[in-house]
Amino acid sequence: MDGNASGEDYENIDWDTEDELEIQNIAPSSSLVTRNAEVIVGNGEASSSAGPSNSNLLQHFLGMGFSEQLIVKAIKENGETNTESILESLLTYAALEDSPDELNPCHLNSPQQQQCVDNGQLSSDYDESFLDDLSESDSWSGSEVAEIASSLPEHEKVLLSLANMGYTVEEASAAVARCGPEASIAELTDFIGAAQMAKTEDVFFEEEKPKISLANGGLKKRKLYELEMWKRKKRKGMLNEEDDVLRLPNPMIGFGVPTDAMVVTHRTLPEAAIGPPFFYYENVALAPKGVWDTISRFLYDVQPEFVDSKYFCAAARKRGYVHNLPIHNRFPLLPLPPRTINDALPLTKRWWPEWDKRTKLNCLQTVIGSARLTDRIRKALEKWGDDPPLHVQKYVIEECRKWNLVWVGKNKLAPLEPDEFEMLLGFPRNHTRGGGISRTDRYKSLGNSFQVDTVAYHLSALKDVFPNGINLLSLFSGIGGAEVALHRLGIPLKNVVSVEISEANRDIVRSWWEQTNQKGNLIHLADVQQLNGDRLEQFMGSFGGFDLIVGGSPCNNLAGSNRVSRDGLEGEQSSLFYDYFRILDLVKCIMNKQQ
DNA sequence: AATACAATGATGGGGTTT
DNA sequence: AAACCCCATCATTGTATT
Repeated sequence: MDGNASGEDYENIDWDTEDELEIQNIAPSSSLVTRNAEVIVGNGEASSSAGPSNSNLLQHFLGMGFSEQLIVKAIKENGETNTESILESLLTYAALEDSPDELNPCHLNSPQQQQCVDNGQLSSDYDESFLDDLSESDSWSGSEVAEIASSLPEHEKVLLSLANMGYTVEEASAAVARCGPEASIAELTDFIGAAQMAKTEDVFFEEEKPKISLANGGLKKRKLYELEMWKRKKRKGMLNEEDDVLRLPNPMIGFGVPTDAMVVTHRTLPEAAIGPPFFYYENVALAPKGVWDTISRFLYDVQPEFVDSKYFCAAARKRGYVHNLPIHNRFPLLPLPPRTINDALPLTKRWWPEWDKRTKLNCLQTVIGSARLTDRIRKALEKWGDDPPLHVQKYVIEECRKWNLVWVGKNKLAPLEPDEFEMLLGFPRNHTRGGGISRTDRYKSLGNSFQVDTVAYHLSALKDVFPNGINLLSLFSGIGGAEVALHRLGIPLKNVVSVEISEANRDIVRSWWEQTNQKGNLIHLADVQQLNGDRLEQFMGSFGGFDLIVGGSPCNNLAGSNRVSRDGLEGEQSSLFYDYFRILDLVKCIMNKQQ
């Protein structure tokens, strides 16, 4: 396995854990069904013969825009009592069965944007809020939520509830205005549903606003998030120990890493997930609870592959990858990059004190440690000789880990340089240098990027499949981690449609494209939200479909370092995930049609 | 020299898992 | 309890433009 001599690499590896089983061959999307297996059997008969006794329930889901047929099916499967499971099933049906040919290029987290063949409407991920709303007002009387909710005026509570169900504040406000302030949630959703079905939104709502913009409501996002947290807790308590939430594997090696025997060589993908096209989605592994469940549910119930790039290079990078790629015949890029700090940054060895036991760097982020910090540390160390006392050592090590500092002189620590970022992440030297990009922007772009060796290892399975090269749709391309990975794998890039909002990043990729003498075509677009079915069909018509769709959507609102707006998947930037899904689903449909 | 804007520097918490 | 984290904001400094 690990050919490297330094034994410290194994420190965190728990070889005989059983966790690794969790991410693998578990039958996909079984949780919804198996969890309520007994309910299905028990209630199925009664429901099918007599229909739902609770017509209120039916009405309610109708009001949300789901078709009667689907609702009955969902109630059959889940029983009448478990409204949450019903909604979950409805969402799943909608996500899997919709023909989204004519989905608008806007966010799917708002039911307004859903156009389904059967009039079904997707709601957002906020299934738990629905339960609260059905069980009416006393759900607000919990002592915990009281502090949060009590600070809100009554009408804002209602707006918040609706927002949590995926409606925009505009929709919610319009509904309240029409139905009156005393209207129940059910009435309001009925109104909105009717408005949507009539497709006369514009009469009621000025213009489609894809995001749940709480600015208008005067609510702080912070409160929304706290409320979410509380509800999740509450749900856990109510349904006692739901263990269908994804858990992170340990060790985080996915289906295997080059230095390790492949733990799994085969998996069964859900039917709906199978290509063409192949797809590859990436985001941070340590997202708020429930985020990966949602991502997985949207991406055809494919279980994420969680991998830490510390098994590929000298820096940690814990990421989840949802993809439908083959997982046999993987191979790494050569030469294998250095996998310890020592090997990656040999000049630091001379100054590395024996009491700093680190062999791997932590995750390379978008910002670096300050000069003042390293100055403080130097002064603290200079007071002592070669052997500082334990409490000083502890302080220094703590700051080193927090800021990824390395030793560059006696008592002298420093953050990594941008070119060291490039090297550790597997990019060619000076990939992000020059051409008008600032130093801080380099850090930002690199910190947001793929680790090339890791991604290349996963994509390597495609080399045999596409010996003549591929057509690539690259969303949220950034500095082109996927493109670089494919190029280094020797997979020719025929046509690349690359969507990236940052001009600086587009410049970097274009410059790389020219410097590496690419033979194919590079088409750059700026905004995923502008990429609609017409554009896609145009591209796909000209070169015959995409072979691979890669993308890592923004993690701003998921990342742990964000202390201000860690709002989850519905956050301002991170909700662009739904555009990844939208575009992927569009491409799938178009390709099916063309066959 | 005054101004506008871009780049940099410093600071600050908490959710989650082990 | 400890460790970790593709960060946002604002004050300050640097640079270009008038």
